[in-house]
Amino acid sequence: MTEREEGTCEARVVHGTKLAALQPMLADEERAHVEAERFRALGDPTRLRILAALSLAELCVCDLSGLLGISQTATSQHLKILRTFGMVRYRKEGRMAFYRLADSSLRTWLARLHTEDREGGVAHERESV
Amino acid sequence: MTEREEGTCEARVVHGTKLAALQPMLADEERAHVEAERFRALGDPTRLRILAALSLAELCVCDLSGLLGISQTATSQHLKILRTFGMVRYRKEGRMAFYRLADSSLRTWLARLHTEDREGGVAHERESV
DNA sequence: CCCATTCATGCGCATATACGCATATGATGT
DNA sequence: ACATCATATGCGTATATGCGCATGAATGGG
Repeated sequence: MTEREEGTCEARVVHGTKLAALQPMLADEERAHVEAERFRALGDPTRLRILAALSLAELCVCDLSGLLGISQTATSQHLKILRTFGMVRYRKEGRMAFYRLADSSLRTWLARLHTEDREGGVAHERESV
Repeated sequence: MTEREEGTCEARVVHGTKLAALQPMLADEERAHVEAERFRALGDPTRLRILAALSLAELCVCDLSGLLGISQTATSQHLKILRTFGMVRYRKEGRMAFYRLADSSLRTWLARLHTEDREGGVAHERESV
């Protein structure tokens, strides 16, 4: 929101033309917002563990709760968030709700996360000036 | 943390054996925590836009600030977070700091994000029971 | 040396998030 | 109908996060 201050840094001129062709996410704040929300949905250890569990089997809330050692309330609330972003689906059977990953692409993607083990992924190296 | 309540839901028995072979992230809370932190780093629209800009060119803080219309302070703080998770690197030239994406895998991965346009990604379908 | 420029950082505040408690909803059994 | 179980949700609170303000640190020009 802040207006560009009147500094003299003109480095941008170097890449002026390139920057003229801005990518969608750079120009479209709304797009960036939506995208960021989805990363945020994955930005919680408990939710990642829920997804990890669901990548193995379809499970009811009660199972997830017991498996991960978190309260039913917390489990339910996390599942709501994962539902909101279309990451899980569920099926009601009697009074139970069986959750599963929403689609196979999410499943394989999570599988990579599991086995990747800190190498060859999407940005692992630590700072190095 | 909450102890498993003494309900009677025994659905877990169904998948008992499968669940015995838990994936790392499910069992290893620490691992899940680390992984979640990195998603969180991407879970902010401004940081995504910074990465989008850096996927086009190496830029100094001043440029980023002006380009995205955010304060120098905010820019610097976001860059610190991205540095912490090894997503960007920088090079000092005089009083300026030129930032770039840390590695090519992050770059191509971001490129996919840009063009994917809500289809074929990692979990797009909205809730459907 | 003095001062402007560029970037980084400590602090404070407004807002967001995670989770527990209590409770609502809906299904199942007696 | 009533009690019980599985799940969902409103609310309060502790903590985390984003960002502005003020300032520090480093560089370079006069």
